[in-house]
Amino acid sequence: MRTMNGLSAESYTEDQDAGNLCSLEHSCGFHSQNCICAALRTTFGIDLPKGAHKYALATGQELDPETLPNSPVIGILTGAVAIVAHLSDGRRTITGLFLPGDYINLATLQRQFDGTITALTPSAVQLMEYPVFEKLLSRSDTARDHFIDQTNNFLFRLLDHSNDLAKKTPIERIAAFIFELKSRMLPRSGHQFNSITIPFGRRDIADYLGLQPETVSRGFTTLTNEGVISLPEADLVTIEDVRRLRLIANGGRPRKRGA
Amino acid sequence: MRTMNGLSAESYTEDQDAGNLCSLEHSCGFHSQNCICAALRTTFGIDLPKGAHKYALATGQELDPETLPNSPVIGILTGAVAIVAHLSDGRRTITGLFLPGDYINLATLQRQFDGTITALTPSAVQLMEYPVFEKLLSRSDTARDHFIDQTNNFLFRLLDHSNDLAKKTPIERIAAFIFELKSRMLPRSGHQFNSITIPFGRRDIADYLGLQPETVSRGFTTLTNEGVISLPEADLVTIEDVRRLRLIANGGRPRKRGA
DNA sequence: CGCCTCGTTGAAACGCCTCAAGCCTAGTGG
DNA sequence: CCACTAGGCTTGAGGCGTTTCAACGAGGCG
Repeated sequence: MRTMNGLSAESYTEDQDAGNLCSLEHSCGFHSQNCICAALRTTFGIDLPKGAHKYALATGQELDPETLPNSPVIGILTGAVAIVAHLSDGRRTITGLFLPGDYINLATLQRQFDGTITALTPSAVQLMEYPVFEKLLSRSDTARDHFIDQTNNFLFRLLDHSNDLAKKTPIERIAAFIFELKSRMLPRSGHQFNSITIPFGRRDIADYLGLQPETVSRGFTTLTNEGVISLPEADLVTIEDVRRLRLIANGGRPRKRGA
Repeated sequence: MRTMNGLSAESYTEDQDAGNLCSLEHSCGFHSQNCICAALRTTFGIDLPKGAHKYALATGQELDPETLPNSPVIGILTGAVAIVAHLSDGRRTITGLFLPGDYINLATLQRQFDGTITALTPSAVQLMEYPVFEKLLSRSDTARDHFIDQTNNFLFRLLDHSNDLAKKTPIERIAAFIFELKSRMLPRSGHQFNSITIPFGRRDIADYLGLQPETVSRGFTTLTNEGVISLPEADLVTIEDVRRLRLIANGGRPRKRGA
């Protein structure tokens, strides 16, 4: 079995992601139609070149960027992958949250980036070493456009997230987080249209929203007590009042009533 | 005089930015060698096509993205441009800070983005309507690579910024902000190597760091009292102890001494 | 059954925000 | 030239809220 960095390339099989995937004919796991995977196959044929492999990641498993070969581009196929940063005294932050269809482009980074790539849930990723990826971009216009668009959309999501972190109260952040998940996660079959499954725990939510786990918990109970959401399970959110939740997410719960 | 959105295209002249620019032969204002401007000229010749114009922005002047034509890509030439978001009760956030060499890509945004593009200082921008930009990317490999790299580097800077906003204390954020400016701003002639000019005021710093202006002011005075920096002017920071400032920026000043 | 992790709830404290006032510079008009 | 105003920066004092510390219950697993 081929291994790299303790990852087993063969451990990932297509049918593992049948549960939470879109129904595209190519089961690469990406949302959009013009995904890199499709271009990969049309460009290189069915047999992917060396330097392009799928890997399965267990929850908590890390990809140390320094040990990855040839500055790869990582495409998220299934699950949830985060860039986790640690401060000296133990503070933990999820600086980036990557869901299926997102890319982590480690190529041509002008500076070392601090943080580790960590799977928050069992995940599958597509690694493409930089030479392969560059060849792909130059050969396929659709792949290039798709990649630029996807990167740009992720960038603007980060801007929104900065807005959340900078000036929103904990409850507002949680409300915004619910909407973010709602828009980014594929709806799971068997779920109601206004139900969202949170794929990770309170601690990860807290580290993503810049809060403490206790504060996240309190926020959820507050929203529940007010009838805006309901929590059948700790990781299952049902939006009961979309309008009010939207208002809260957009700043409807300031810190003080103010003058 | 051609005008658009109240902007005057002719009001910008090359010599206006002679003071704070790199010494590249093409005075487009960008940092890197393989900039879009150079590719613009080699691709389209000296006469830029319609849909590619320079504009000068006064401090506080806004570019409403909805009124901009053809989903342009905006290249920052000089100054400092921000994406500013407002919450319903007046809270203001600078979600993105764009300095010379950065791009704001409004093309193919899948969602409306909330916020206005605002000049924090007198600035100059290069607008490229999307058709022009796409033609440029498909014709010039260097322009394409440069744009992807620049976007990706900006994305990772945003990740670092999220780390700042999420879990750092005010003083740590200010320290990190000083380093960010130091690395992103071109050194001004006549300044010492460890002096940084902050191109905007306390309020903008606060809205960028998710703080209140008073807290920013207090942070600067604390760092000054401890001898880590000195502040000859309110907008001129001199780093006196790089090592200690670096420690602080990386989490050396937790909220509590902890167990 | 014991152990560990996770989520929730409670109580207290520290810290940032809020409100307020004073100082300084810059711009304006007399 | 100076009085006057306006806006930005700084400093002070107090309150509210998130953090911190702590305990409890539920679920998973050896």
